[in-house]
Amino acid sequence: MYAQVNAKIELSSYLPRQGLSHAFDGVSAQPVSYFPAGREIYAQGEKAGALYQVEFGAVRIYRLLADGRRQISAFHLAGETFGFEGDTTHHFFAEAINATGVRVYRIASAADMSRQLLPLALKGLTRAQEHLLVLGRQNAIERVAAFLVDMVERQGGLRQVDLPMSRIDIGDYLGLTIETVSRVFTRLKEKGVIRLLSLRSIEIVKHDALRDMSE
Amino acid sequence: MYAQVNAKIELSSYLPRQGLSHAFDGVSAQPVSYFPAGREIYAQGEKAGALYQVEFGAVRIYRLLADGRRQISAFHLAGETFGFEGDTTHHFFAEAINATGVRVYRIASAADMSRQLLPLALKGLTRAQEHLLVLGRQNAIERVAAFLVDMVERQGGLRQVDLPMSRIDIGDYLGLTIETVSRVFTRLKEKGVIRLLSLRSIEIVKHDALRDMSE
DNA sequence: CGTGGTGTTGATTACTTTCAAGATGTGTGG
DNA sequence: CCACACATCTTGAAAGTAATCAACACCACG
Repeated sequence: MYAQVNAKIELSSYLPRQGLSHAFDGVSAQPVSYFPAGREIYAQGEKAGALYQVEFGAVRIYRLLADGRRQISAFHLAGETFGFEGDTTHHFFAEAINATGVRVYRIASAADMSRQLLPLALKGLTRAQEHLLVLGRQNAIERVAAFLVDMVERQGGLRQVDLPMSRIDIGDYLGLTIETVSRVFTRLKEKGVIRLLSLRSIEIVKHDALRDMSE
Repeated sequence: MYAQVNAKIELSSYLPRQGLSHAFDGVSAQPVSYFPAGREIYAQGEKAGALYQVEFGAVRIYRLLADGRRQISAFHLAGETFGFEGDTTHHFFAEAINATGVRVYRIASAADMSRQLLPLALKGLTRAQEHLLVLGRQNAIERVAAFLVDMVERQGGLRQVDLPMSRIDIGDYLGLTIETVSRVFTRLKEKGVIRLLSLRSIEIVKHDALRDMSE
């Protein structure tokens, strides 16, 4: 019930980038599953065999090291599809960041749907490899700038960007600590590049400056 | 001519992991193309439309930042296939590291070959995402250890590992400077974990210790 | 109106980079 | 076959960036 209410709020703020109910050939659309904030969608080692399309909310995909260090490899917002990493078993964890609705498409075999999966896999591959450049060769400011630019683009290029995730999530995505993320936000604020409307809502004041910093 | 001679040396030391001349359905096998050390195979922005299978030698896949910083996203050794990143145009550069032979498979459209491309794309995706964890959350020793463990596995788990690439390449792959890479090698040597038979040839003395360090 | 979770800021520490010099190796030409 | 030369690699010292440790502020929720 609580999730439902929250869901509506999210829905209005995260505009889908693709048609939300785009069906896949040979698979009947499933009803939307709801996940409250923090709920696991699938775990590393679990059997794979479904595609997940975010209806509203946001999802994080991550891996853990033995000592608990976490690397978030991707965020998925409304309209985006995930779950096809790995062959038969999942190599990553997927968790709802906020109250999230996910449409699940059970698929018989990946091979049968390869035509539809390939573009998704290639897109994911390109994204991952671009992120490698960020983690391998960019400093803290550049990483945060790249992250914000990406979020802006995925939300339609609006002046205002909503961050569905916490600073910890951002840090674990960018390979930084939350303190460093926080300090960079402060620096960008002081430079007049961004304004914090609230903790999770940012106004991009100087879009070009941000773009320049991100490379 | 010189390339040919060098090629033989490479061929004997880098055992292929898959059948080398594995053909793809619907594409006739092309003759092997030779690339001398440092030669570009394709460039960012170029039209894509071929698969490349390494016959011997080694290839680096990388991106550049405007100021010249380079991130190598992958190395490809004998037997491995690359070139399917990106949709219609390449998003990365591919270069021969040493004298390298590559079998080129021209493909009509990615969609037609999706059944064969999907496993490759998924494998690449998984690798890239695992590498994200290394770059985002591991320190210099852990990165080098992870790199060595990976190289050992890809060369069949032998005690002796050949590194076809320079320290600069390793640094640009691990997001480190060549000095740091060199220092870590020295530390591993002092700890008795590895021995340097030559600059590009390493003996793994304590395989377990290396594995432990890599996570 | 507390209370726990998040986020910010400051001081210090640790790690990696940068700058610099020297060593080692490889290839070339004598 | 040896010697020179250029590239690659190693090592050292200093500087810089981000992490860690710690305290406090701010929200959101009960």
